[in-house]
Amino acid sequence: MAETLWREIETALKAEIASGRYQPGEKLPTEAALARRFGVNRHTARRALAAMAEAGLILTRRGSGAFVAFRPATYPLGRRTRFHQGLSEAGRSPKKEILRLETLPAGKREAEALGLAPGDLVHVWEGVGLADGAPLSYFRAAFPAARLPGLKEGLAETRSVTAALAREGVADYVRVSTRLSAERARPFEARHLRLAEGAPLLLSVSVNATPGGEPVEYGRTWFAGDRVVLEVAAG
Amino acid sequence: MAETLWREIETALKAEIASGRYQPGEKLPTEAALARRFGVNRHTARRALAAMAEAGLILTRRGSGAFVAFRPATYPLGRRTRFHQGLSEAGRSPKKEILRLETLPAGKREAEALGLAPGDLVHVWEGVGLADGAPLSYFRAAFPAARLPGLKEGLAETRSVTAALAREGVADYVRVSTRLSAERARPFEARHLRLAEGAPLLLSVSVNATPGGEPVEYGRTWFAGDRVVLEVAAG
DNA sequence: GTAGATTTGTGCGTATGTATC
DNA sequence: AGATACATACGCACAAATCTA
Repeated sequence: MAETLWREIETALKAEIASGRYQPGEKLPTEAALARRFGVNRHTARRALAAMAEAGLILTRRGSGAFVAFRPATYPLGRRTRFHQGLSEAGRSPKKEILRLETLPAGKREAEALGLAPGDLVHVWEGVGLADGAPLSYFRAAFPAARLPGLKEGLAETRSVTAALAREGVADYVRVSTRLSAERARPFEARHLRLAEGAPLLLSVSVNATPGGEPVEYGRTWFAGDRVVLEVAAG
Repeated sequence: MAETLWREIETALKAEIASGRYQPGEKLPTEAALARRFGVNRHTARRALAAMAEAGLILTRRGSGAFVAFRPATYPLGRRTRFHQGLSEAGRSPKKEILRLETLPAGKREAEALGLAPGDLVHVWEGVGLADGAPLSYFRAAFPAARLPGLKEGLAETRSVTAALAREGVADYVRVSTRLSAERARPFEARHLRLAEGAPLLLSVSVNATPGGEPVEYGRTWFAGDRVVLEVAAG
């Protein structure tokens, strides 16, 4: 045989997932069952599952099983993109799940990006962006608290950066800079994005400012690389 | 024990790499030697190496050994960015290694992006972008051959898209669209980028056109996620 | 250039730990 | 509490790629 055993098993299982034999979220057979079915040692079946987990196709939970992961989406990125807006236009139904919302002293990078002194307060907002029930992104945003005293309450009520900023008198804002790189999912992100550890993430670090140039948000977003495509607008 | 054996070994080796005990490009001890040193089975040492390889910290070559990987760089991305230009400004010394340069019928996506009919000819240019000796990107670009008959020779001589297009009468061009996502390195890319299979890549798919809107290049570039940060220009 | 030694990759078998059901 | 299922770890054997004398 040209291929190794575990790769053959991986190929077979991938094909079955692609064919719909196993649906997203569905549990795969146990390692023991797969080993019996393919006539191999359990370790060999495990090797195939490990590769699929590493590729983000499935995720495994100790004591529970291996489950088929979710599917991709696209998401435009430009100077004036908004998360909700972009996904709505792509025909998805976006939601935000808020994990944290509180006022804290700014971190070093946050202070620098927002033009604050060390120790100045920022509103920190963390959460998960979802579409059609599947998590697409994990975000952490910081807003200068002194300039935007009521923003925390606005975010809690509206769950929208645009709406909350409007209440604070910031009628418009634009992306000043965006830096992109690829990272592997750490346990924390993997859990919230329902991905396997090590899955490829697209990290976006951006600064939003008023048209006058006053920074109002420093945000980092980790997108599930398999589920999202960012599009840089033409201009 | 709080941690697993293989994680302890991984932590120890990472610390030694971080401390400079092992330099980038340097070979680590053999699996057998590591197993002896840490008093574990070879498989356990292998598990630690596999995790580090998966994280892109080292890369392994069968029959040869495990080698410490290279480190990051930054690279700006905008409407008018050029690869060479961006890296020069970042204080790096960029180079291109050309792997392929020939004229072929356009692929489906290439034809669509360039506004060609199926079967029309394109110049295909593939290669690796390097800085300071470390590979940063693998690229494949397609140019419409009918519109740019002498481009292939221009690319071979100048090794520069901008210069070769200028010879063909295209004095200026801009990025029309850029789509970004994160992928895992396949064996092919891993080899050319000197990364491990599965390492996170930043995939950029872009179309360049003349100011008049005539598409002149359809390019895909896979950046080593650990070595490159793309920056989306403010305007 | 080649034969042999070295080194990583694959596979099986067994045992035990740990989280989940 | 017991059964189930994934995770870790050891040991042995051989294959495949590489390096070296």
